Amino acid sequence: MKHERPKISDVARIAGVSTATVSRAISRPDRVSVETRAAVQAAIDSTGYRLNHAARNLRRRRTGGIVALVPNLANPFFSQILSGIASVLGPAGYNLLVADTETAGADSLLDYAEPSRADGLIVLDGRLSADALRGRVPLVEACEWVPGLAAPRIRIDNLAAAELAIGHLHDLGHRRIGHVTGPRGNVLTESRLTGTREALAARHLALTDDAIYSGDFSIESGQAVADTWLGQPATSRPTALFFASDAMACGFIGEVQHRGLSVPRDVSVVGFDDIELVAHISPPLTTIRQPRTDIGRRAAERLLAKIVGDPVDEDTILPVELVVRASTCRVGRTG
Amino acid sequence: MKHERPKISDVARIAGVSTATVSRAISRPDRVSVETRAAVQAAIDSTGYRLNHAARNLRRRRTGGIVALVPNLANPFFSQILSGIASVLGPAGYNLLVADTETAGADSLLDYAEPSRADGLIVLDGRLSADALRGRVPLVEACEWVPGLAAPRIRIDNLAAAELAIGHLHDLGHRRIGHVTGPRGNVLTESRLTGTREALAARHLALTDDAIYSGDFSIESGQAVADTWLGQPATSRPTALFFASDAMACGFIGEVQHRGLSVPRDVSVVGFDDIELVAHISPPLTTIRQPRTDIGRRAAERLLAKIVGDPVDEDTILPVELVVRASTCRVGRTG
DNA sequence: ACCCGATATGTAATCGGTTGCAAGATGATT
DNA sequence: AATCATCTTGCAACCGATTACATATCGGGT
Repeated sequence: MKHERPKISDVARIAGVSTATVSRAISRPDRVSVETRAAVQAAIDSTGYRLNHAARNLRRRRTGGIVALVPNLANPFFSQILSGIASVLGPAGYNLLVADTETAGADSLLDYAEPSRADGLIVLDGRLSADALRGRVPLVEACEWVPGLAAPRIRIDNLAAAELAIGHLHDLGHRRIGHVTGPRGNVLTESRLTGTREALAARHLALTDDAIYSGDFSIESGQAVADTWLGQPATSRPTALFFASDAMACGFIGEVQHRGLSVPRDVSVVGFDDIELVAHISPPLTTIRQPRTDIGRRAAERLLAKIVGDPVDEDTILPVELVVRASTCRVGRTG
Repeated sequence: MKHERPKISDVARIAGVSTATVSRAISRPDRVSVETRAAVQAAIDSTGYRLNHAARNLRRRRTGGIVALVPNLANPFFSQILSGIASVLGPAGYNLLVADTETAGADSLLDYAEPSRADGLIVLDGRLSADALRGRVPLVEACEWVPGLAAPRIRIDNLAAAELAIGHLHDLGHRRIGHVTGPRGNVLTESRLTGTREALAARHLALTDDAIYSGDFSIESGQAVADTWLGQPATSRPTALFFASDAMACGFIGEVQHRGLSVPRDVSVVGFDDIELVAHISPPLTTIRQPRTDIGRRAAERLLAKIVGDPVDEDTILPVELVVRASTCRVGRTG
């Protein structure tokens, strides 16, 4: 019993044909007669042949892999996006490679944007450098985007999201409304902040500096915001807060509850993302739902289309939805 | 200006050396004189040369990729494990390929366990078939494991975890203690159930059928368990529940709170995993902490060691920790 | 002056498929 | 019967690196 991996020439010899024919029988069965095809298949079965992808990729000048650049793999927000991506890539015959832009060095990121490593790139991190990405493999951006980089984008309407959130709070009678931002410099942070400001302005309200709390999307930063907010005079601090992420909203709620206040009685809270868990905490969180799986799926589809050269839309804005639960109520309601 | 990708022979020509020397200058600089090295580097810089991984991989008979087989990518539990894996693989020069065993078909899974696709495999799904995996690429199992498959395993002590949880509840005076399981057939489900049973038996308590609730790790299943539990007579149903996942515990808590009961006053709850959010819900969840990032990291390290042929421990059991928060209290305490 | 080991480099085979080109076979058309 | 399109198949070049082996150079030891 031999332990060498059979190669295509072994199959060819046993089937009594040339390697070219075996190759064709495998990748374009229709170009080969039925008898030959059967003979080749029999030879493949009897030898247990499996083709070598490195060899195929070398010759075909492709890799069969798509890289997703994720800002932080540990963040559950991205796992669902990846899930969407994987659900499209797998059936299409592509591998999904994930790289955490946090742990990977800047130069190794460039390595990923290599035609010999990946056939395409899905960028989920807006902090990357446009110059580094330009002119390399086909790429699409999802969720976040890199300013100045011309590439198809799949994203949500962050301005409309802010409008929904602020509109909801305003409808409930809130007039002192604050906003908790993501990390400085993040494109989502900026657009959500701008959206909030505009939505308030449209209602003749201003977003004053002391009603802007800076966070970084993390639970802990939401907790810290609670501290700041609690330190402000109850008569002038916001009666409602719009958070740029659910995680921060959870951290905030947990902390104010811990300090003996109640949500929404003492403060109304609107989150962002609608991650799975927040429908089940108390109070269930009012939030902006993002179609995460769909974002991933579409990004993958767009990229595949681009790779084969199909014309693709440059910018897709997916709709968001306000999910009203119990973390918001009319201002000043007692009980 | 040419748009052809420069290849190693272009670099060689410009540097005035052979391709063999260029190759050496790149992968084993110490085997080449400093002058030559500098000349090659200059040629690389001037041409913008980047090596072709497919070619290298073909020749070296390796792929530079490690596949992680994840039961469900959308589950945030795994994102942190992946993060740990990525943090080791990246610096070691390996790509992380992730495949969702849910979306990928069974045969495409075998494709991943191919030496021409990946140099190694990290199996996070215990439902896979041992036969399919045996005798293929080097692999390690993490979290879950495939019964009958001989491979290094990185896992936690599920029995000890159950002992901790039950011990804690028993110490608080609970005598009617229930267990909420994961999906049938899952190895974690079985070992946590067994651990619970044994821990109770050690305290002269039995785990009766009506105190075993079957879930599937999901939030919704926890919610459904709440329904079942609420339907049982308050005088005989468990006063404390040990859940096989935090997600289920959250679903349960959310639902019983929604129905007007209070945790822990009406029922004490212990979760499993210590996912990030549960420290910030109310009540903060008492749970079993798993070192997720560490599990991922170790699995990756173990695999890399195995690939280079170092001897590796076959089975590593990482310690778990009981994190006591506010979802548990003395039995019968009012207020 | 000669030999030896260490170091540096080149030659050419090799990894394992894919595919352009050409040739042979087959059947239809005129 | 000659012509031509179509279908199958084989030949052999090619994808772009790596590396075993051979060769050349240099300094030192005797």
